[in-house]
Amino acid sequence: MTTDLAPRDFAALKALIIERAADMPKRLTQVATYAVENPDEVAFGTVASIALSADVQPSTLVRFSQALGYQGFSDLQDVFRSRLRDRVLNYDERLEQLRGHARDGSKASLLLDGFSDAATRSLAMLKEKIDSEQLEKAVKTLAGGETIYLVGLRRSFPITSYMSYAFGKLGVKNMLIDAVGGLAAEDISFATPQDRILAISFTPYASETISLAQRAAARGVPIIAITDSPFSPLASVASLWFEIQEANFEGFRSMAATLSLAMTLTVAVAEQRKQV
Amino acid sequence: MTTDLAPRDFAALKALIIERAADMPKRLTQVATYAVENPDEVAFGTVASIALSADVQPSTLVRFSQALGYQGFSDLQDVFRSRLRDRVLNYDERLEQLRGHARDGSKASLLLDGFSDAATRSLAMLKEKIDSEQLEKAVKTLAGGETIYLVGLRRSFPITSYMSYAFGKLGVKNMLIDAVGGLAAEDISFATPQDRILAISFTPYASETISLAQRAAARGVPIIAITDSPFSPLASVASLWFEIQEANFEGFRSMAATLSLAMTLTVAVAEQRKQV
DNA sequence: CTGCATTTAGAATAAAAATTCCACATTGAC
DNA sequence: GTCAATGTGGAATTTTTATTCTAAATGCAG
Repeated sequence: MTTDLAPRDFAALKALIIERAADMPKRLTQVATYAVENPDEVAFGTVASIALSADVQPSTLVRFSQALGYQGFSDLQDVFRSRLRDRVLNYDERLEQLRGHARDGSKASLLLDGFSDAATRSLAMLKEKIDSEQLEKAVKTLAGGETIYLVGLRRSFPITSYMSYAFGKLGVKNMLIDAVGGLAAEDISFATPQDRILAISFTPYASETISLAQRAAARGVPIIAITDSPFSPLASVASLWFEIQEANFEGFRSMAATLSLAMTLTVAVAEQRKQV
Repeated sequence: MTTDLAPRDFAALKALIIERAADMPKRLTQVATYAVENPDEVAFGTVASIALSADVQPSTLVRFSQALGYQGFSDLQDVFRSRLRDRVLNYDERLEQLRGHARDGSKASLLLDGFSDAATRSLAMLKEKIDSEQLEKAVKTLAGGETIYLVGLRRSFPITSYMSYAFGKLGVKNMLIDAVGGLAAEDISFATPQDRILAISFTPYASETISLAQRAAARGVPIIAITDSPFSPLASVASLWFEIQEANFEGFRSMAATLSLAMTLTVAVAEQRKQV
């Protein structure tokens, strides 16, 4: 009985918790979820502190431990601690593994490494490229308008769609311009100089994004652009633009840097608006 | 007095111990040496267990802690524990130092740093979490079907929309399920067991994603899921699922790791199909 | 040596933590 | 609805752990 249960290594324990969680009583499920999601807390905390943060009674933790076959909570906690011990020991080894790209040669995990590296590199470049004054200006411009029109097609569409979602949650009036139904041109014709446009486009520039931006600029709508080169057609129509270089792997460019910038603009604009 | 002493971060504490060790009484030096050489023991052990293993009296540990300016041993131990807690954070600090970026305190660029860091951390975690065998299996499953249905709403929609775009360019038949026009349920009802579904959802799980996945699963369509917890409702209906933990900053979760995985799956599936 | 200050060991005490217990609540079967 | 079984919260208890205290030991200046 007791032999089957109560694993001594973390991986096995985690698997056991996940397996058993489904048919456990309410509070024990709650503890199961908490434990899997906050293993560090469980490793370091005391029964009382963990109970508080998982919103259960101390005794529930003991019952949970016993339900899994441990003597008590302390016994279970040992396993959570072992995980941290092991990890610290392995830390250097892992770094080396990463560096050597030794991994296991499976095609897909090579791709994963490649894309992750590209993303990390892009993020590193981002910090060097973005000027904080310019960033501040862009935030002020965007926050100072009424509706923010988000223009980005193809590869840039995920970015604008994220911004639209986040703006929506933050209560910032915005309009996502997409290609569905071919109404983009009409939608954006509502934009006035009191509104703002955020346009995103990378080589090869989507012609529709460019023409939308050009027409809006002609009507005096301020445009903030995110693009990848000073020669981008967006740069010439924008009142302010950011140059972002994404690293690529196997011909696929990362979007990590653009996304970080997009999140920054989104949150900063929302906060700016709250202040006013 | 007390302000100068008693550092709260491990690096400073270690430096302090090394500096002071020389002119400490015999037993305290012994503790100093032990502590520097066995930080893990100090982090996890009890006064009694550490005393035993360092071959001193329990009280010596308390005196040692107080000599460094801490209230007692527990106070000092906290710092040793923080080292294990922050190990990922420390890693980033180091990266940042390398980049040598003098930040200028403007609000927006702090946000940019924060989001970039979160993205970098997420990418680091990704490499630890994803099992290459599982990845390989997922690619085979997806590549082995006819149409790939991409299901992801709200925060996950940018990911699926990117995949749809990339699959399109790579000539992989796919169908992006979105909420436009409320036709999602009908669209996905065309899926047969010869098709495949890739479903993405994070807490709080969009109920529509879940119910679409459940109904499709009931009809025998194989589902690959990307989610953030073993308890996710997606995990139980998927034939295979990936757990991804995105770091967050100011309550906004990064998407960098999910995106890398998505790109990997996209490209790997396309290549797999070409081979056949 | 002698005497004083510092350090130490180990027992005594205090504090904190884990565990048990029990009355009450909830659930599910009939 | 009633009953039994199971689950739960919170106080009481036990155990473990940290800290303090004191007498003895050690080191050191004169």
